[in-house]
Amino acid sequence: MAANRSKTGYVLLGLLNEENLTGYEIKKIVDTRLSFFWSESFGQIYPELKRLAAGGLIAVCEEPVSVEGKNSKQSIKYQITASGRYELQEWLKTPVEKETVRYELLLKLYFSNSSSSATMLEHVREFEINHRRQQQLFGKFEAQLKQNLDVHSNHSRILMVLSFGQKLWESYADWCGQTIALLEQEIAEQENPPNE
Amino acid sequence: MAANRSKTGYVLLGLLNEENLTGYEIKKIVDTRLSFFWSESFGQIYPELKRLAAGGLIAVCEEPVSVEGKNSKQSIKYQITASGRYELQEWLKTPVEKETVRYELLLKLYFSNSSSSATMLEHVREFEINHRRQQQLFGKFEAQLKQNLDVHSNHSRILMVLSFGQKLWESYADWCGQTIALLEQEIAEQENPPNE
DNA sequence: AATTGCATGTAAGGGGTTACATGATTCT
DNA sequence: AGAATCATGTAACCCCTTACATGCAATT
Repeated sequence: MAANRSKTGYVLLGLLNEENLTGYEIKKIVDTRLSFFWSESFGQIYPELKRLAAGGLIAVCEEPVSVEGKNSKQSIKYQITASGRYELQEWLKTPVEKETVRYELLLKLYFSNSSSSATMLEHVREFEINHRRQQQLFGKFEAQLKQNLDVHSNHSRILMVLSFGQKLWESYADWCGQTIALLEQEIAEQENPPNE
Repeated sequence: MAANRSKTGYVLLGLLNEENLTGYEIKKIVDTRLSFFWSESFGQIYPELKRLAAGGLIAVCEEPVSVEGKNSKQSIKYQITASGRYELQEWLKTPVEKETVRYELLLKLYFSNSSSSATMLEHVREFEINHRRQQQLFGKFEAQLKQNLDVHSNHSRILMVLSFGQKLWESYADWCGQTIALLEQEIAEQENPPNE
């Protein structure tokens, strides 16, 4: 696992460090609470769970799995082991690799010209809608988290991460508003050319 | 190319739409002007150039390549064709796919707890330094661009893209300052526990 | 003459998504 | 009983980076 550059294993360890979970539950958590800065697919999660179990970093929970009357036999809950916790802590110390983001929207904007103002306006509006929706979703989560701060042991860290998202979304909204105005102006001038 | 989901081809078309370039020059441009929102490697650029040429979307420049006395034989300049321009314009119209960003820093923060405040502080500081450097680099580019707005045909669009970067970096700086303060406070309290 | 940088290219291999297959459980 | 959802898993396939190989050009 040390030679591997994939971070999937650490995501699983990180989540299992808080509570015992099945692969399915992990996927759900990633798709909600981590979705704005991370993603994992089933095709990564399930094989990685097996790999971690084979390496002794996690183990299958043998306790009665039928919690709350559902998922009697099929679900496989995993729990983190001592060496798993150790590996996780070691990884936290390693330097963060430079992130490589890719904004297709910016690519299109960069390559476009005044002949496609209307199309770009649509793209930016779509971008604005998507991120506003995401921001509102997390706004609820944040409010809920602030009410019961003792549920998650590391609530202060989660708030830091959420704060990152909020600042990001604010700047998105800011930029969208500004850019939409510019594009609308371009379109207006094209329809009604200023006399020169 | 239509069935392909890679955007490398469009990046090449987009850049060649402004000026004739070699693969090496394309790489340099991506690594500087597009670096904060896109990346491409030689392993993608060169094969894709051949594919585009085979598909008739770009063509090898047959003119005397020896520009400014250097790169006489080896360099292969490409130029975009009419159908290449058409393909590019068609792509600009297609909806932007949802971007998937991955911030390893946030992952580590999310999984950390108060026992690793010092490590996280380091990570955030590193993040701050990297992005401040990038911001300053693009600040120069922006100033330079605003002085001669007629060099690039689509300068207004480039300014929009740069503005996105600036807003992003501002929010990074904002968040870093705030988060560093919180982490320093945590550390101080650990060294000097408040009486309860 | 040798080193450094420019320039093009390829092969290997890992990372990751997508699609599909399968079965259990719950709901209507 | 049938449909929807939960849950696990696999195989194919693409995207992309990395490492290497090669040769030309310019510099010392």
